[in-house]
This record gives sequence, structure tokens and C-alpha cells, in this order.
Amino acid sequence: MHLESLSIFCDVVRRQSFSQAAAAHSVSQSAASQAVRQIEQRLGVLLIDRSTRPWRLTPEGKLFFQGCQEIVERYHELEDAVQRRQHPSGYTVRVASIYSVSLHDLTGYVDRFQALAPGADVDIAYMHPDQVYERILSDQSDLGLISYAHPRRGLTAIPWKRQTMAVACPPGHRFARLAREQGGLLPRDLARESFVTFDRGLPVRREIDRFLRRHEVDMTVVAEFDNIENIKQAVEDGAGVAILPVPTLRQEVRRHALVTVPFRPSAAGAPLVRPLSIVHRRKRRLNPAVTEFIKLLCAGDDAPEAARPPGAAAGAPAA
Amino acid sequence: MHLESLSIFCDVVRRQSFSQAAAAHSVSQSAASQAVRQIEQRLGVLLIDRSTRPWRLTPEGKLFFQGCQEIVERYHELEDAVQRRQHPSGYTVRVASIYSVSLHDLTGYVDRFQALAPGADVDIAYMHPDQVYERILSDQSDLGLISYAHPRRGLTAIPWKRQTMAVACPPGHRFARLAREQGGLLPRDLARESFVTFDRGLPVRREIDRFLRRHEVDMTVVAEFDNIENIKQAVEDGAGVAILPVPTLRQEVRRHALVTVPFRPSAAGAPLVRPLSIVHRRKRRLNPAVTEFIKLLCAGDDAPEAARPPGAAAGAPAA
DNA sequence: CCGCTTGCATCTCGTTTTCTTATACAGGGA
DNA sequence: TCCCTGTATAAGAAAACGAGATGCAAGCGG
Repeated sequence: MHLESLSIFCDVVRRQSFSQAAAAHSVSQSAASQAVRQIEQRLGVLLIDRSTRPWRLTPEGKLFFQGCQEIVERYHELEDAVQRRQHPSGYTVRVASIYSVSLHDLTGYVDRFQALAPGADVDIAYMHPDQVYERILSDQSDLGLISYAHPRRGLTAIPWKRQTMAVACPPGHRFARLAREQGGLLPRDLARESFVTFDRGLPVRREIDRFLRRHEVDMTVVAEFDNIENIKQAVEDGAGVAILPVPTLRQEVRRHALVTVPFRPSAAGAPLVRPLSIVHRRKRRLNPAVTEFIKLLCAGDDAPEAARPPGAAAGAPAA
Repeated sequence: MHLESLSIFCDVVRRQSFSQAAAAHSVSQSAASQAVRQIEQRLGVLLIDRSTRPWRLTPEGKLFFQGCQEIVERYHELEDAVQRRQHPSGYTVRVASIYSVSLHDLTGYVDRFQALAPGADVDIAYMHPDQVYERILSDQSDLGLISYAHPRRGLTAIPWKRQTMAVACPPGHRFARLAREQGGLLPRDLARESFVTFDRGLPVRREIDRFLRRHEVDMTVVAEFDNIENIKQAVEDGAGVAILPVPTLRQEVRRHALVTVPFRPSAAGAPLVRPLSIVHRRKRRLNPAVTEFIKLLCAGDDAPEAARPPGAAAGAPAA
């Protein structure tokens, strides 16, 4: 019997809901249903009486739930204890992040973490997305922060933030006025504008292109870069405008080098967002300190753990 | 994490041996090795220090072992408790057996079982092998007793007994004298003898034919039946001799209707035995009473549980 | 009273995991 | 040194798993 199944069963009981428990465990409702049924079949005992609505635990279910709860908890504690014995004096959480997750985003978390877990430490390194994947897989880092995570052999992705994207332009650009006067612009305002954007092949580029195509906007690409810093520089230099995640522009906006022009809500389709994910090695129990740090990262989130859509943990490429 | 893996780990530690633990769990040595390594990888901690010989638990291993042991035991107790609540006043173990497992073989076990577990009961039904499989799969019986078990979808086979086979003939037959004077016969003595045997297609027939071929003996088949009773009857009636499992002849030998003539140890190849197996539904936890009954069946065995060769639990068709 | 929504079960199928067999490898004893 | 025992590793086959689609039944709002 899978301990994870037992844990799911406990959660189903606690929340009185298969779907919520499934979400909390980042699996589909179907998987949760199957997990519980598997336990029932193995035992040859009905744990949940589904004939009434809402369903109720059978007497056997109650008994099993109580025992299960304790067993699952004990096992988690045991894993914690074993891992902590290896690093009795805390642990350095090794994070590998893409460049464009601004340091600013993280320092807050790091401070809170160190306050929460004295003795623990966080070590953040910034690098190219491919290197992030590599470092995780080669066990050089515990966590990775990347955008547009897509499922990879041996990796698990936890959705983290969704950064809304906006147009960036120099302060003198006509869009800057649009922003002041109308609070933003419509996609079609971008037509035939000079456009500094990402390299083809980067997921973010594909998303942007899809967005523009959906709004039937045709821009003039004047430069392509594989990283945000170069794009911002080019826009500052007056090469054109760009579409970038808002949080990555904080610095430039503050020193009035660039202006952020949001898209006004438009009928056609979803707004443009860049999903950031936390990735880690699959099939591997995370160090208690690492788990704690993840919890912290996700806690400040708009979308709490339990509300995550099923299957989203696989880090779907926002198709 | 699979509770079965934890259980294997505990057994590995207790027995100080991967291979023995594997055998005890009816899996290959390789599987046991992989199970332990999987735990280590998940925890990111070495539980067993393999650099010394014999290997030893690491401090983390000791800690984990202690916790594990208790968790596994607790879980088993929990399953027991849940199942027992369904049948508070004992349970009837439903056994489906092929005809040729003599009642005599079983009554002893049944008596001992009822003495051991008052309130429990055993219900044995005899039937054709195919029906045995069917009854198990359709959950009409808890256990099946069959010969030459071969792995089937959804079934697990536990090796039970190995009945040595011998020649059966009427008391007046010349073989009867051979038995008295020389203590048995050699395969080649069977040459051109009239032979009553099993239907082609039955595993037991294939085994017998293979045996005869190995000894380059050519017999004259005068009759074929799909069950032992008919064969014995034909031999009594003087149709010829037969090769049958010794225990199935007890009745006839006692009333001097037939004589058992064992094979004298011969150079070429293994002796002829009929393997009997206990089968039950896979992926299903057996009722505590059923488990107890199996334990009893296997306890009187020559080959104790732990000495079973790896993989044998799959019930290989004695190829 | 009816269609809609919600929540769980079931089916199917592609993917992942796990197991077995075969083989390599290392230590200990003859 | 060679063999024997015990464990690790590789590769291929088999089994399990899980997502998505779909079915189904109960509550809910019109």
C-alpha cells in the first residue's frame, strides 16, 4: 500500500471532499477516487458509504481513518528526523533561479525564512533556464525557479506566481501618455510598432506571439534577445517597445528609465501572464528546511496550495 | 513510499541479508536491493553502509529502522482491526480445491485451525482446476489449491507441497514384485508397458511425457482421462499402469486395490514431482483468518517460507 | 418540473514505475 | 589464486498509475 494513498484518504475524510483532497495533493480528482477505492478493495471493506449525500465514513472507515492519520503523521516525522540527523545544525537551501526573477522578489522571503528557521540558510544563484534544470537534476540545487516550466523527466513543478505582462517603453514614448490618460492600451494599439522581444524558441516568445496573433496585431520586430536585461536596455536606448513581466521592470521604472503600460482589459482571450514555477527533483523527499522554504514561498501567494487546479503541478506550458 | 518497501527494509535489517528478506517477501533479490535503494534515494540518506562487510546500518539507518518497524507493524494491526470488525465472530475461510488434493491432506489442517482459532471455520469445495481459478477471481473463494499453478492475471500463487509421483499398478502386476524385491523400478522398466495417463494438454501430462522422453522410454498409452479417479479405476481394472502422485493413492493402497512402485533414484534428471500451490487474488489483503490458515498450511511444509527460491511465488510451471 | 451545476465514479490509454532475468562485481575462504 | 556467496546493475517485459473524457446522480435555481 502506498503511503501517499493513505495520506490522500485522510485528507478526503478531513475535507469531506475527494476533489479538494485531490487538489491539495496535486493530483486529479480521478486519482484521489482511485486511491481510496484501491484501499477499499485491498481491505475488502467499504470505508466510505457513498449511498447517502453527503457521503459518510462507515464504522470501518472511522477506525481506519484514525489509525491512518497517526501512521501517516508518524512516518512524516520519521523522515524528518532521519533527514535532520544528517544536518543537525540547519541546512542551506540551494536555489537556482533564472535571471529574471528579481532579487527583490526573493530577499523578502529569505529574510522571513531565516527569522523562522535560525540556523538555516538560503543560497540563491542566478543562471540560464537550461542551467537551472541541469543543476536540479544533477542535485547541485534543491529548488529551481523558472518560467513556463514544462514537465520533464524526473522533475516536479509547483506553480508559484503569475506575473502579468505589460508594455515597456521609454518615458517619452507616446504610449507613456496613453498610460497616463487612459490607464493603459489595447493590443491593437501596438500595430506596426517597433518591437524588441525574446528569441524565437523561448516559451515566453511563443506566448507573446500567440497573444498578438489572437488580437490580430502585427508588430515590427527590430531586435531579439535571449534575456530580459538586454531587452530592457534596448528599449531604454529607444530601439522600440517590449512586452515584459511587470515585476521585472521595477528598477527601471523607479529611476524613470522606462514606463510600464498595462493592457486595458480586452474582450478577446486571457490576459498575458508569465507563470513562474518552483521545480525540484521528483521521487525525492525534500529536506525539511527546503519544504519549509517552499511553504513560505507559496504562502505569500494569491493562489493557496489547496486551490491549485488539478494537474497544474505538472507545470503545463500554458497552452 | 510503498509500505511494502518499508517492510522489506525492516526485514533486510532484521535478517542482515537482502536475499533472505527478498525470499521472505516472495520477490527477487534484485527487487529487495532496489526497494532499499529507492528509500535511500528518496530520503537522500544512506541507510546501509555497504563499504564494510558484513554491511552495517548507518546511524540514520538505525533511526529509520526503529521507526519503520513500528509503523509497519501498526499498519498491519490497523488492517487487521478493520477487517476483523467486519467479521467480529470469526470468519469462514472459503477454500476451492482440485479433486485430487485428498480430503485427508486437509482435515488435519482444518482441525488444527479450528483449535487455534475458535469461531473461525473452513469450507472446502472440490472442483475442476478451471473452476478453482474462476471462483478465486470471482471472489467466491478465498483460497485455491491447484497443481502446476501458472501465473495468471490477478492471481498470486504460493508454492505449497511437492508430491513425488510413482507408478501405480494392480497388486498382481509384475511391478509389485519389483517394488518388494528391489524397492522400486527404473524408468526404463516402463518401456512398452500399457499406460493409463492424463489427457494431453494437462500440465501434469506434459510433465510426465517430458520425464519419459528424458529417459528415452516409450510407453503404450491405452487410455487418457482428465482426472485421477478415472485413472485409478482403470488401473484397478487392469487396463495398465499409471504414474500418479503418491499421496493420492493412499486409499487404494490401504485396501490393497493398488500398489505404489516408487522410482529408484536414477542418474538422468530430477525426480518426478507434482507441485501444489495455494492461490489467491492478487492486490488484495487477505482476511486475518485466511492468513492464519495459509500460515498453518505452509508450516507443516518441508520448505519453510523463508527458504523459498526467489520468484517461485509466481508459481512457475516447473519448466 | 426541468435544465444546470456540482461532485464522484468509471473507462481508456499513454506514461511511468517496478519487477525479473541475466550479468557484473567484490570480499572471504579454500 | 580461484571459487563461492552475496549484492549491485542493466535491460527488457509487465504492471501500475494517472490524466482526461465521459457517465451518472443529487441538489439547485429558474
